[in-house]
Amino acid sequence: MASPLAKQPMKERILETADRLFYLQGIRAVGVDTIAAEIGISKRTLYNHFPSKDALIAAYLARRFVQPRPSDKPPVEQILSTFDSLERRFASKDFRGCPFVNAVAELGTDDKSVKKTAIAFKESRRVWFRDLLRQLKVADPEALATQLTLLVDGSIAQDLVRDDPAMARAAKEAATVLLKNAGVEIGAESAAKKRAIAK
Amino acid sequence: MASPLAKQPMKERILETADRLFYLQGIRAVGVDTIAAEIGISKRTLYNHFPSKDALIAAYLARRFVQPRPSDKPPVEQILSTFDSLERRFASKDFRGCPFVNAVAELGTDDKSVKKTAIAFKESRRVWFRDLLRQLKVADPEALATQLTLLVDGSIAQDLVRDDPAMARAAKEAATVLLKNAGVEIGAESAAKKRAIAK
DNA sequence: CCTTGATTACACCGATCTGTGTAATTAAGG
DNA sequence: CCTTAATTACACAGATCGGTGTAATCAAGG
Repeated sequence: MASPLAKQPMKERILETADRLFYLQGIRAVGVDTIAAEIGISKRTLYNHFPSKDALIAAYLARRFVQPRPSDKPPVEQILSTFDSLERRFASKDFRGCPFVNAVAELGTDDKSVKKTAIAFKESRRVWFRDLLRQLKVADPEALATQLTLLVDGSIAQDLVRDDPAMARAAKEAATVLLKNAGVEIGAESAAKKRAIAK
Repeated sequence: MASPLAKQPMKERILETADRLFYLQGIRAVGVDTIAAEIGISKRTLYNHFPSKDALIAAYLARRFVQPRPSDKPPVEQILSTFDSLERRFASKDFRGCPFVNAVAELGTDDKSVKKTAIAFKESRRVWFRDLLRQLKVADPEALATQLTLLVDGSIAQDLVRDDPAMARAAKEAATVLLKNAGVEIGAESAAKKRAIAK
């Protein structure tokens, strides 16, 4: 299999493989036998590291819960570049929507720990937007942050079914309108690009 | 069970039950035995009406594919009232997101007929917005229609995980900003309400 | 009354699912 | 060399899955 993975501790190897299969094929669609076989280990080893599939699912979602790296770029650029990186991810054939939304859709009413994690993730994204908007001194950062998350999740859902990265650009254009409407100054080009042109 | 259902033809009874269970619990989470048991019929009868579970899934999604009723209300009201009805649906405890998005998330790479249906549904919604926007003579109805679908799907995804009908109101506010930005006249109150106030 | 078609109960198939029990094998460290 | 811990192969349990075969039952219509 993948040789660079062989060196990592077993638990991480299991998590990586579970992540890939769960995300690409769905949680219910992937059995523990499949995961073990994909790594080339025995099912017993997998269960020595995770007491149950539910624990593996929880670890999978916890691993997906990463915070955006702090950036020193201007807040408005950070906000808008969100949609650029979204567009890049949409262009990958391995993009299959938001793992948290998918997990809630799949596991539904059953698992409420999954739902709690999903809620925490969505809220963390909203807060990230809100804090940047506060720096921009907009009138209602809470409301605008929520609206931006709608554009993010909307473009993700639309791309999931349509496989169309242009959904990210559409979201970015809408976000630009919302920001301008809130009094945020936005250059037609990025500040860096403007500087380059000015030369 | 439900007595009013008993009178309907068997095929419709099966479809109704499958719809409810598939939507609320997930397609993979519901077996054909469960559906038959819920109706109180034998599994044989179910398979006399649908050759396979896949056929039942296809019929389930086809049944969910309904067009919005034509309305004589002003286009701008039709567009904005979309978010009001969305908010009403969010308030129901039986709301579990968009069945098409959920189906794609669940069945993923496997079933491409499901994906085709989901794409057709999303596109029909976008076209519905676009045609109304054309009547409003906005500059770029295609782009704005796409942006409105992002707000719709974004609020649906957010409500799915957060159970917060306010997501629909946030989407409506964002939609209002986008419409105004496109030069559409929007009263603070609806036309009907304004008339009532004018009295 | 008799025929016809739908529905029933029920057993069964092979596959797959999560999870366990067990004894042998392997590799590392003192 | 010996101990210890991890991993292995493998069988198996009990449940559930989608789907089928069959013969009996039931209701409606001619």
